[in-house]
Amino acid sequence: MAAVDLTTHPGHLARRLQQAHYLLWNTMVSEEITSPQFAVLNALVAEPGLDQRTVGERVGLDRSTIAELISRLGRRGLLDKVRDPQDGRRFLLRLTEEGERTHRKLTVRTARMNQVFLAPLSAEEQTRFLDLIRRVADAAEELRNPGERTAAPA
Amino acid sequence: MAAVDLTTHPGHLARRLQQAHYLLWNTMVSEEITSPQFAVLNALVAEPGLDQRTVGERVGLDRSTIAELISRLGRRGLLDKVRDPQDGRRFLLRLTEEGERTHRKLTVRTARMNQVFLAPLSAEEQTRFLDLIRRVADAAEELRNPGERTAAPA
DNA sequence: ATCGATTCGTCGGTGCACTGAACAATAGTC
DNA sequence: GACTATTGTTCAGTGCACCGACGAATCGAT
Repeated sequence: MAAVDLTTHPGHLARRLQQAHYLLWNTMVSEEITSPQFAVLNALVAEPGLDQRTVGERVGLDRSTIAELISRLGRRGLLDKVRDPQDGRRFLLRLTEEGERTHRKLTVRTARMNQVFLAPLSAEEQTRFLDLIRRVADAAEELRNPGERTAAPA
Repeated sequence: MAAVDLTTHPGHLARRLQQAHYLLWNTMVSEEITSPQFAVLNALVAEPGLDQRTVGERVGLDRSTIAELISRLGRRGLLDKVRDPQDGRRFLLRLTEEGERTHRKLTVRTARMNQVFLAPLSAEEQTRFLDLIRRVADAAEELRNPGERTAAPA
């Protein structure tokens, strides 16, 4: 008695959603490159030469996590890490040729996977779905870091 | 160029959503007990005496993950693990007094947290939101395990 | 120019999550 | 009753994700 119905708990559903996505990614996109790794590659395609901290901010990962992730990508030769001559604290990150090639390849597959993933919803529902997740995630993020911007320095 | 907008990728949003939830849980519910741990406690309140594998099925965790989680809960004295005399392969799991107390306490806090988490959405949107996540997650799960049931043995 | 505060990265520790392999107990078959 | 297959648990390995603490570099004040 007093047990709760977890299917009404957004947190539980969020975890299951992410798991489902993880599995689908593994089969349809890549077994080598994970979704967060792709996010980092993507951030560096958009803005080459970012430092680790900023990349983390762009994709939503903290310093520790991004550090490991970057070192993995570096080990696989997908990006280069150079000390900033202007500011010796940072490392400037830049994709290698292979990093860019990998990003291009995965971009295509990712698009296909997203279609499959969202297939159970109608086109309208898909738009709604993304909008709702975005709003909830953004709002919760706002609770922690009041007045932060993902882009646009204001 | 050729960079993708991650805010249109359900997988990326799912990860951010889960992170946001994780943080909120930590501040509003518990720093000791995590959301997956609560899910396990809840499953055992609903059905005392389950074995590990079945608990994992109920909450959506694989064997390895559930094993570690169970051992953590056991170490903290929240559940007991007894070999099944009928089938020496299984361990039967059952909450301790303290496990039940913890579950009761967290149930209240979890409900409050869910309200805060979903606050940016209207009541209608909240229902819709949960429904959409459920459908996507279930469908993706179905792709991996065709014809499984979360409850009801048919 | 030196002292103090901030900032970037790293390290150690905890926990979730998956895979694949090993192991033990049971169940089914002959 | 022995042999194989299946099932429940564990173990090793990889990766994501957080926190708190630390060292190194920079910036700001005086």
